[in-house]
Amino acid sequence: MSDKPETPEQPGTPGSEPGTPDKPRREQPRRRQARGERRIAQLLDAAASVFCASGYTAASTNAIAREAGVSPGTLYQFFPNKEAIAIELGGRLMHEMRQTYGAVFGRVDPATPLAETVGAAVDRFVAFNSEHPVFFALMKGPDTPGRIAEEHEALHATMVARIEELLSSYLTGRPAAEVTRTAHVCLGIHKAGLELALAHEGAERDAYVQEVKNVLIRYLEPLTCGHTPTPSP
Amino acid sequence: MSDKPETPEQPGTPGSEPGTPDKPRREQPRRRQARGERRIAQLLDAAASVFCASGYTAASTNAIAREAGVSPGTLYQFFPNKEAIAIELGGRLMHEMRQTYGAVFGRVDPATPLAETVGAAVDRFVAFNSEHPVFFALMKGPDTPGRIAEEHEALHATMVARIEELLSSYLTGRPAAEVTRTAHVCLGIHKAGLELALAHEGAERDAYVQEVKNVLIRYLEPLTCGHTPTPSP
DNA sequence: GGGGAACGCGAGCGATCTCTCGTGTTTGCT
DNA sequence: AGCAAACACGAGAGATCGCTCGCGTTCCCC
Repeated sequence: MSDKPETPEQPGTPGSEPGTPDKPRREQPRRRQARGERRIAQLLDAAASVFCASGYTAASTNAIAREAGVSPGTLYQFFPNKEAIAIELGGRLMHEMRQTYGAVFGRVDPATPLAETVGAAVDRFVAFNSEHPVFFALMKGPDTPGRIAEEHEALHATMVARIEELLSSYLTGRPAAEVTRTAHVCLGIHKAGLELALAHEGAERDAYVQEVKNVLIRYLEPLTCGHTPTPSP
Repeated sequence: MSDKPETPEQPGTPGSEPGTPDKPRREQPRRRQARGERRIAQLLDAAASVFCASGYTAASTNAIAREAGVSPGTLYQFFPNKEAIAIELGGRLMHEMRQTYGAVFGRVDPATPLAETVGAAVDRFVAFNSEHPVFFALMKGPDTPGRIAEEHEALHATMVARIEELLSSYLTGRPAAEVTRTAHVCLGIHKAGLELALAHEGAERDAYVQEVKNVLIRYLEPLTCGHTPTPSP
């Protein structure tokens, strides 16, 4: 727990390279076949399922391999260790989320009412997490040792930055520290609301989603300096 | 992971009881000495420290014993298993929190402004968790297998009930389901805000606490049916 | 002061988990 | 066809963790 043995990074044998040093192939001397790519996707799916059910730490690599219908040895032909599975999975989720959120966070028309912007963001957030439950499972985990924590931090920082950017359209003339703080609060509300929404189904889930929107709108509206006056109900 | 061996509950030797069967000593044939009580407190302190640093699952009983300065065998003289440590620790925290919160949730004067009630509740919540970081560590954990999850559920339900009770003074005439939902949302905001507040120190922490209060007040105020009209600032 | 119970120790058992290794099979390329 | 590399397997090495056991020490009580 205190210290770890060094992880051997280079699988190549330092003594008899092939006679063609044309490409210094950084870290991927392995050329995957189509079968390999399929296995990787299969293993990632299985990992998502197992992580979702047990969390990262409690999930065993053997269980992931079993879920994928392959042997433990096969799993380690595509991933150097358990952490790499979560890293790769997180990376793919991040990529997909960036696409999903691009339309919301990318550019916000200043004329758009705050309520509409918030509503759209919450809806996308809920939809994405509803479709990829692993994402929340990996985010919520207080376990996640090693580099996963860094990935978590990076994602968190990215989202805060996006929210800040979005808020800056509405919170003009506020000090940067306050905007950052507001963004953190919004993200916290987002996450808490998501947990509540995902814990229910159907109409009840929709009701919670609506509540989260209400919380965010009522929290942010007084901060907007007359940008979009509250429409009388 | 699938099944556990039976846990021997009675350490007594079944064959030569003392000649005084006056009390059927349910489960505590062990009469603790003052030294033992001290050790228990010591071990609980150490467990709190280790749980706080690593979470429940990652914390090893050997590490707890080492932190307490005793041997693993000694630890198991006072706790039947690792789970019991967390249970006992949680129980003591619950007891202390019940005392801390009694003054806030016990009875709310209907004349008290909502802002004041919310502010007091948040302040107490933050103060308690700031003083006992283990509490949050055990609450947040998605690990916590076995009976700890039940304890978690029980605590959660208790807090929701308290908040419901408190809200009922302000949200008159609302359907019960809506009040319950509102209570859940309030607790979620509470927890999310606590996480943010505890992640910072000094003035920044105070600022986050104030933000949480703002979120809750602005969320709840429109729901109060003219009970306490919003004072013009 | 003597006896029994509570306390204390630490090596180690059994279970589990991550990851490796030797071997056999499939695939792509020439 | 033939060869090298990628793929697949599964037993098990190595490490860790929860927990036990036998034995010695300290304390309470009579």
